Amino acid sequence: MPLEKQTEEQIFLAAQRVFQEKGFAGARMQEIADEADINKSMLHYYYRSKEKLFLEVFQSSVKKVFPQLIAILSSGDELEAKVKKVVEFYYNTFRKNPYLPSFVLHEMNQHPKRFKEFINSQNIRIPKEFAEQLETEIEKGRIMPMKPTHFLINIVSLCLMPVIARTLVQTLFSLDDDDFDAFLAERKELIPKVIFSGVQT
Amino acid sequence: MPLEKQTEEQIFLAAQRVFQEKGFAGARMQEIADEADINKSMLHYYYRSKEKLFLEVFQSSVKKVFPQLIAILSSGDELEAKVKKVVEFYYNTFRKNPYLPSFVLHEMNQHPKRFKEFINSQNIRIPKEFAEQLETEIEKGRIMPMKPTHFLINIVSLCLMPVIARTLVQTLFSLDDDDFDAFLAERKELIPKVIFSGVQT
DNA sequence: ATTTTATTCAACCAAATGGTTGAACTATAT
DNA sequence: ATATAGTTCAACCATTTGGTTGAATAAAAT
Repeated sequence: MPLEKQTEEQIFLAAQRVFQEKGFAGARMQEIADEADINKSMLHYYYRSKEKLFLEVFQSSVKKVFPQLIAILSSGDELEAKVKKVVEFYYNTFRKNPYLPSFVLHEMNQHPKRFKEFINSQNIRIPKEFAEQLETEIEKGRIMPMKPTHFLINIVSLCLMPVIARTLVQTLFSLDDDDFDAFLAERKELIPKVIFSGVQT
Repeated sequence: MPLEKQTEEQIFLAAQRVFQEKGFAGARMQEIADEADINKSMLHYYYRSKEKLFLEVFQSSVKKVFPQLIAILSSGDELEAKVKKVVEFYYNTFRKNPYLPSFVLHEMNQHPKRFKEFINSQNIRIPKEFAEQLETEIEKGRIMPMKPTHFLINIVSLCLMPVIARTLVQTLFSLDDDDFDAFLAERKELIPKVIFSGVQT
């Protein structure tokens, strides 16, 4: 087993934990080194600077979320199946990485241009079949008329917000960690129903 | 006109801008001083430390959002009117303070305990009449059955998420600033409809 | 008018922080 | 075995950053 890869990955995982929790500005190279259980200068040996290490973590975080979302939207599934898969995917991903969405959103807002360039470089785009599929469902009366942008943002909002605002939700509703897990699980069932609750007549 | 108040407020407003945009860790006392157009030591003269200045800004930001939300939920209005008022309130507030929600969520997650204590000290609680009101609407079949917690989180999610994820929305959907404003305005009409779109039969 | 208090700021300080260096050590190739 | 390349780390460095000081100035109180 190659030792160097082990160390490099150890560093990367530690950096991921620290950056995702504290953000770029709040993270300390020393803390990452401690978390990785190595000397601080190793960070610079494998990743030349804080900036570079951060970028790898950030871009990997973005790649964990968007390509999968696009893949689901691009598949041949029915719209309802897609929505269910998106909800399921977010639920699974963020139960394991609770800081991920908050982290990406925060850092994205710190450097919008950099983010835009990265997204474009990765060819991340909403598939246009998705819009057509939605149009069909609207005609069938299963969804109230709205632009695809709104439809997508609605789904993502309902999934992400509780995770991002976890502290708030737990505070306002007096939920301990188990309660919160249950709360998220309930939403997994609820969100598709809200999205497909039919039109108002 | 008292000069001291002017300077103090100047500092506070500058701190608000810088902290809301960069967060506590990313904010620099020098930048706040520059933004307030005063010497750096004035910051410490009026607010003893970065921490103290930050706390004032953070707590004031929280107070800008929650009491008003609670007030709307506690009023004697119909449920639908309440929802419309919440949507309207968020729309107006965050059009003027686009970094506010992101800021509060980020810092809240950095210090959950501190946040909980503050919320409790402010007696911020979801009024219980709200739950009863929702129960009535569910019985009338205007809303699908769900716990009040989910109902509230749904509304807040649909309102806040686009603001928090502004960069993402603009990137994915190629919206310039005017397009984005229009997008938010559309949501002001859309969100109450989505919330009250009736039950699936 | 004079003392006292509040306000402002340039210069300074100590600690934290990202980053470097050079020597020691290990593994691999020849 | 020896040379080469890769890996590790303690000690060090330069800069940034939050914070202090003391003197100057303005305002208020006596």
